[in-house]
Amino acid sequence: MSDTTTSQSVRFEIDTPHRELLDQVLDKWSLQVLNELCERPSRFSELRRLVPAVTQKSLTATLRRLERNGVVERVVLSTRPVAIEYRITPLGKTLRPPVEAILTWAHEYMPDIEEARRRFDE
Amino acid sequence: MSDTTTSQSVRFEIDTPHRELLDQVLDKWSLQVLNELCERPSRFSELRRLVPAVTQKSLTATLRRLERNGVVERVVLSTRPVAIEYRITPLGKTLRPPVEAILTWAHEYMPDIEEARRRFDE
DNA sequence: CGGGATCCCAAGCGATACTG
DNA sequence: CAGTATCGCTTGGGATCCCG
Repeated sequence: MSDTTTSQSVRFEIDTPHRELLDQVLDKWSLQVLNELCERPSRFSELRRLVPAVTQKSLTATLRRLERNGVVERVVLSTRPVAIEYRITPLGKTLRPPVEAILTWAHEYMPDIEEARRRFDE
Repeated sequence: MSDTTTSQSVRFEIDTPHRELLDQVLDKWSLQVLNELCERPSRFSELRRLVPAVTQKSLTATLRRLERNGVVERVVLSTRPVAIEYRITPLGKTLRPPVEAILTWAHEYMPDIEEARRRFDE
């Protein structure tokens, strides 16, 4: 059970650091923000429009967290009145396939999930 | 709500029901519980040992939620003193590949993430 | 425009006690 | 063993105000 063993079994341990990483990157707003930034760089106010349910505070926190984890980049554009743009990083792009896989799953099995819920609730 | 744009891009909308589903299935404890149940059916007390950090209350709530969404099954075994076993369902098994993808990502890029954090924190 | 600072409430979760 | 019930703290997040 030594943590440093290089076990390449198909099964992954979900230790605290990995769980915390996923919590920071797969949380409520991050998925949607990443989804938008994968499409195109956006400014703060644009993101607020693209993700209408998010508040300013939560969006700020989400962007900081994503920036800290290296998946999003905060770029200060030296335009006339400085503008600030958020971009997906190369590291952030590597997150796209697995996120897409999980979104695909959600869309594909949503009917089954909803039926399961109906059966459970009665 | 209804976007009139005909975008058949690879991109998925993350609407409220889909986001809530992912919240219920990818949350803190669910990933670990699913990970264990994919290995083998387990009883309540076994799960508590396998996922030591979870409290009884949270484990109960997690199992109920997973059961409601149809990915976990609660089976009452008619042994001498009745035993209760939790099993992954066929629907739950479909969740394995995307979850594995995200775990693989976490393990693969953890070093990059940690370096990004160090750079950000200074 | 892109936030920071504050207040404040509801939800989440741990701890504890009890039950069939 | 497999929970339910209750309490009380901690935290996340919304709302609001303000600032460079």
